[in-house]
Amino acid sequence: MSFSDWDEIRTAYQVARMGTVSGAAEVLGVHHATVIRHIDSLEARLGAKLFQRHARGYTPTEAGQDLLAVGGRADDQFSQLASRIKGRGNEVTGELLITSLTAIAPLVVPALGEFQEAHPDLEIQFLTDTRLYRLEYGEAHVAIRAGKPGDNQDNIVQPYCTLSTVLCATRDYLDRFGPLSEETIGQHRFVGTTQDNPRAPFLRWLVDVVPKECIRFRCNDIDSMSQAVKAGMGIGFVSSLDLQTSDDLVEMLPPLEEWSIKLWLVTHMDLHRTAKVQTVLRFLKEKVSDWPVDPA
Amino acid sequence: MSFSDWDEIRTAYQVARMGTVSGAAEVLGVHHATVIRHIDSLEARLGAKLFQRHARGYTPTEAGQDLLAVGGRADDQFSQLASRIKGRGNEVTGELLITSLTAIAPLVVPALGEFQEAHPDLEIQFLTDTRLYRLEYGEAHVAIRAGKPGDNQDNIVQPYCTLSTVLCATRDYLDRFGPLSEETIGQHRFVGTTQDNPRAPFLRWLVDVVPKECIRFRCNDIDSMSQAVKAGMGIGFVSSLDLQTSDDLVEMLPPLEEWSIKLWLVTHMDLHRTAKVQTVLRFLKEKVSDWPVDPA
DNA sequence: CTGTGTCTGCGCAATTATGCACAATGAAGT
DNA sequence: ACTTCATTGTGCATAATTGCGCAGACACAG
Repeated sequence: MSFSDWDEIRTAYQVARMGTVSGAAEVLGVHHATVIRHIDSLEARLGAKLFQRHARGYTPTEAGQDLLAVGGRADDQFSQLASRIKGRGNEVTGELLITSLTAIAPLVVPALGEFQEAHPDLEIQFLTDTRLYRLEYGEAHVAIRAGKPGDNQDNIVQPYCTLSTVLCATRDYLDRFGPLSEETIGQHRFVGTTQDNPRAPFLRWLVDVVPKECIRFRCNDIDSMSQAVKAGMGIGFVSSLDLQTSDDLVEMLPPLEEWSIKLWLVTHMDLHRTAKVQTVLRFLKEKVSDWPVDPA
Repeated sequence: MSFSDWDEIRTAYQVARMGTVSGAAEVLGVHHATVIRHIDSLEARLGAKLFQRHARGYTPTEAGQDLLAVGGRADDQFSQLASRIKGRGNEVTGELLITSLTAIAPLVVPALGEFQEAHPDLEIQFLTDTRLYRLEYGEAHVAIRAGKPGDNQDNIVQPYCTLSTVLCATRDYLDRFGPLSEETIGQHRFVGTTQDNPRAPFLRWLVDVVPKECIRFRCNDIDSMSQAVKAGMGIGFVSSLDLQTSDDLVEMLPPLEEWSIKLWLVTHMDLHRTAKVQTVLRFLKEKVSDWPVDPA
């Protein structure tokens, strides 16, 4: 079906171009005996003579001239391909797929807008979803993840920042149910998670400290929890960002150290070294200082 | 400048196409370890990752997808090239360069016309010239040559036919000078060659038998000799074909065996095996029976 | 005609690439 | 949770490719 030895075609192409075996050998950087063997092998497989041999060199036959044309096109294509790829390795172009928690999306998106300004050739796709985009399948190039990273050896993980969560409720809720304390905890209603064994520390606190019957609304993702709290459905954890942007929320308890969420920058091993990924990583790390979060 | 390892591009192309190293290895007919090494080598040279590795296979990056496209085009081109060349080896197409003595050109040309009818895809160039077209440079594919072939190892020589030459003059000359005999030879005028040591037997006969002073007109090629004889300038050798087509010529002596010229079909070693050359050789040999010449 | 340089062609030795076996990893099905 | 399957990745022996040196042939210059 398809042709087997592309190197032999390349050799034959150079012979057709140079007109001599020795000249082709010099260009190819191999011994002239190698060139002769390639030609012989190629002609044997094609069942036709590509060159007429004489003491002054190799003269292409019709087939050889045909190969000269085809080989020339391929040579150009490959050279341009190599240039593109090599260039692309050191440039910040093409597409960049980045995914993050929805919690810090309001911070990340404007930052990426600024990054896009600095690199106009970049097509940025920002992906926020409950499901995990898999770096190893190329679904994302850079991911901002929470909690302890998976033990996937292919992913390179570095600490990014710490996002503190606070236990809040609406002012309206506070007016109706009063302040929260160890004694009054049984009279309050909470927004929790459907997970029995959550891995996030603040969710574990909910399970461990708050009586089950007090958790009146459960949802499966943190985003919905935040919205539930804002809707006045009870006391729950929202990120410190939500607290700062919403005038309606009040803290119900002083924040605990353990409630904070460590965020990590995760990249696939294969792409981590590229200039594109390195550039956006550096940019994101610089941006942290402008954000209302604690650096890692 | 140009890219070095086309085989590695081919390997990478198949990996990008198949999605897995194992699949590509099967298609390529090599071990999967070889494929991995090719990819590693190629990526190292390009300085960029072509694939993201994971347990389910190799996913092409942007560079990999670029290579997939370029490799696909090259694969098509090479396949088509191989088909063309393989086909051309078994078909009678393209161009055919054939050269012969001018002496038998009147016989060869109509035959080639017939051959052209049988193979419309063939572009035939018929070359007659005093100078020797060199087969080894591709200046001709088939040559009809006279006399003993050169000791060139690259040329394949086979006997073709025997062209007899006759010693003739015009009727007008015969009327003026009378018949030719051993006694009257001194009173005749001959058309000879400028060469002191000709290799053709009949020219040697001229040198050996005819007195120098009787050779009144000399020219350097046989064609001119024939025309000189036809012009009535003297007695000279013309081919039997000339005698048969010209009513004005008469034989001056019964033909000698040694005057006949052996003709040879000469082809270059590299092209001799091809269907095109074989076909035209077979055709030319068949045509001999229709010609007023003696078979070899 | 003889010398000189260049190119092809071939045998042998060294280097390189390849194939094989096995381990490791991850994903999907039971 | 465990098994099973397919895939990637690596050390080692083998095979294939390559490089080297020299011989032969041809063209060109003097």
